Amino acid sequence: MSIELSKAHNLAWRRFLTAHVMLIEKIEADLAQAGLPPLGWYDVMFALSEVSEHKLRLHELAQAVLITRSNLSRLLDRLELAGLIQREQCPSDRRGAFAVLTEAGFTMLDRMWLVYGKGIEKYFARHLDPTEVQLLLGILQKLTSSPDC
Amino acid sequence: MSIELSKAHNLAWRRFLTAHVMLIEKIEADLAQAGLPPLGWYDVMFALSEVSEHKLRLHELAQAVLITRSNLSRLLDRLELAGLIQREQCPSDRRGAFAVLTEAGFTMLDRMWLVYGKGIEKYFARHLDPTEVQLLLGILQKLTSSPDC
DNA sequence: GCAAACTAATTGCAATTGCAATTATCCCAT
DNA sequence: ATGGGATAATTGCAATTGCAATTAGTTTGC
Repeated sequence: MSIELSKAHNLAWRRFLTAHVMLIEKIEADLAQAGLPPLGWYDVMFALSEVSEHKLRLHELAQAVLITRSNLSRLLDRLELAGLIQREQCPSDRRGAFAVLTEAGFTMLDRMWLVYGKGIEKYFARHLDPTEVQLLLGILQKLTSSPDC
Repeated sequence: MSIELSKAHNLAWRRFLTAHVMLIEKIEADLAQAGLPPLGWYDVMFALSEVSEHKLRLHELAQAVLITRSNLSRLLDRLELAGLIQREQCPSDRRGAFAVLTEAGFTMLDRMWLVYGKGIEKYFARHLDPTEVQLLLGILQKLTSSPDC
């Protein structure tokens, strides 16, 4: 019994990985196809768009989008070069900086969402009925909030 | 109603991405901690271990592990350098090559599984009861097998 | 039998990532 | 007030990825 259970768990894990690469691949392809930036850019801009003032300290932003500080540093370089965010020096801590979403950033976020949202719908949401979503939400919640070992 | 549903779907998508980075990060950390190679190596060796003769044409292998041919080419370079696989020329098609898992490859696969399997258990399996796994399996099956649009 | 189109794998090169310093500033205990 | 240890962000550099071009060999149609 527990052996069979274990097999099901392993299969689920395998499919989880497979689903991830397949879905990401398709969505990235749609974005590239539309001449839009990759998902990483969306995540940063989205995180900023959600908070008041549309600005975040870099270390908070790094936590929010789950990338390392050094990678965020350079990702922001690219976004800034593209005019989508701006760095702003922090008044209370001279080491610190904010990333601020610009007007152009908002516009890009909207343009990307047109494609991204459609992708989520096509490749993901469409296949899940309400019961399934609720259960999935619960499962993923548990997985992401466990203190682990 | 359909608006609320959509919110749940979007949240589920977001959590799906979050869960993926968090779990992968932890498992990779465990492997690195144990002085073992990254997950990508495991995937290749595992795919080979599953088939008869433990060999696969490179394009089949690329499909199995869902990476591009060029990236597989170089991933195999590293594995071959480490003695974990060997390239073998295909008799029936002189362009083609097989990747073959070596003895050392099998050993490494086992060593990695000790850590990897434990990670799957700790970070994933442990949190899912039998009902949840079954439902998750079904969901992921649908997501990965849809012909899409 | 042979040119055109196709497929297998690799390579070149630029972009991105990962990890270990580095730099600048802040906080705290003495 | 001040020196030691933390924290914020960036930088350097090597490893990995992504994409386009290349090389080599195979198949198809005429």
